[in-house]
Amino acid sequence: MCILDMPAPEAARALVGKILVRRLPDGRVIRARITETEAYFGESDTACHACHGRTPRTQVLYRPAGTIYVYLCYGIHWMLNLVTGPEDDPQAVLIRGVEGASGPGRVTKYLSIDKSLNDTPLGGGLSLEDDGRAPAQIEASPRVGIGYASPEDQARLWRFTAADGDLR
DNA sequence: TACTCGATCGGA
DNA sequence: CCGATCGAGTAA
Repeated sequence: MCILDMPAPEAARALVGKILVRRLPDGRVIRARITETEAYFGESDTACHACHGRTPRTQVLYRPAGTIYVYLCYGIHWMLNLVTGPEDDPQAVLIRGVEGASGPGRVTKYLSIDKSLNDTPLGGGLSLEDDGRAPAQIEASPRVGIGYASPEDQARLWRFTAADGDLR
């Protein structure tokens, strides 16, 4: 799981092109290549949920790399994140898109992910796979939907995007 | 206990 | 452009 041992911005870039493997309780398996991610980088990042420290909700972010963080947004959409970096250092990568589903809310709908995976480790119902292929081009841009963050944090290029099927 | 707002999406 | 929909966080 060394890919998640990196600082979130590096892990977010490295995760684009990797494959999420979802194993449903009924035995079905869904595979989806990641096309878009965002990094949330510790308590000093005013866009990160952990910017106000440990709370019952954010404690998951303080767990070891490879822990799954799922939360409900706008009362409707589940957001899937993978915790990165050292334990007790709250960093995570938001999965914003996979091939076949563009947008964080659509990703979790596509993969049947809800809060039941929150605070569990990768390797069970959800795991990562690397088939050795990588996107030919990855674009970095500002993160979306974080108008509450400081101007400096809003400007960071911590969103990483690849086009569907752009592989070498 | 009241109130506010959100790492979004789909429809008007 | 607006409404959906609900839990975390904050204030009281």
